[in-house]
Amino acid sequence: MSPLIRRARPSARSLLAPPMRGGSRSVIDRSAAALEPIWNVVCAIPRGSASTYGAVARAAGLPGRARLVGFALRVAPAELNLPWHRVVAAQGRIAFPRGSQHFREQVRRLRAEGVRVEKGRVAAAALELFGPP
DNA sequence: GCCCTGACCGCCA
DNA sequence: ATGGCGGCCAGGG
Repeated sequence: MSPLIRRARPSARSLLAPPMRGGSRSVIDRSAAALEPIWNVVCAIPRGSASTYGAVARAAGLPGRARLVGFALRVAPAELNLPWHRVVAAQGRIAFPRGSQHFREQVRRLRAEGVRVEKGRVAAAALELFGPP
């Protein structure tokens, strides 16, 4: 088991990695190999900037798999304290529905770090794309 | 195994 | 700007 996963709080581990009996394993155990590089890239997005699902996927060595990045963020143990708010959709668009709780929280956090958010988008200048495709 | 649903993306009408 | 579509591919029913 990797350090990242080992750090997860017991409650989260029981949720995502219930005791396996007879072969069935949790999401995390099964796909940690693909998820961890993603989590690491997300951790590397500097404060005051943001990146996109697609760019994170590329930087994690998984080009074309932006959806997997969304999945990785969704199942990430809260204990990892990932800066998930720094990940936005293409063109700097906030991926959550306008007005949703998640949407507001993401905007709040980004602004708290000095990122300008207008009309549900972060300025292109604030995007850290890890090098063009 | 099949089908639907995604914290997605780029292309095209 | 906006909506549809195919491509992507995990989970979950």
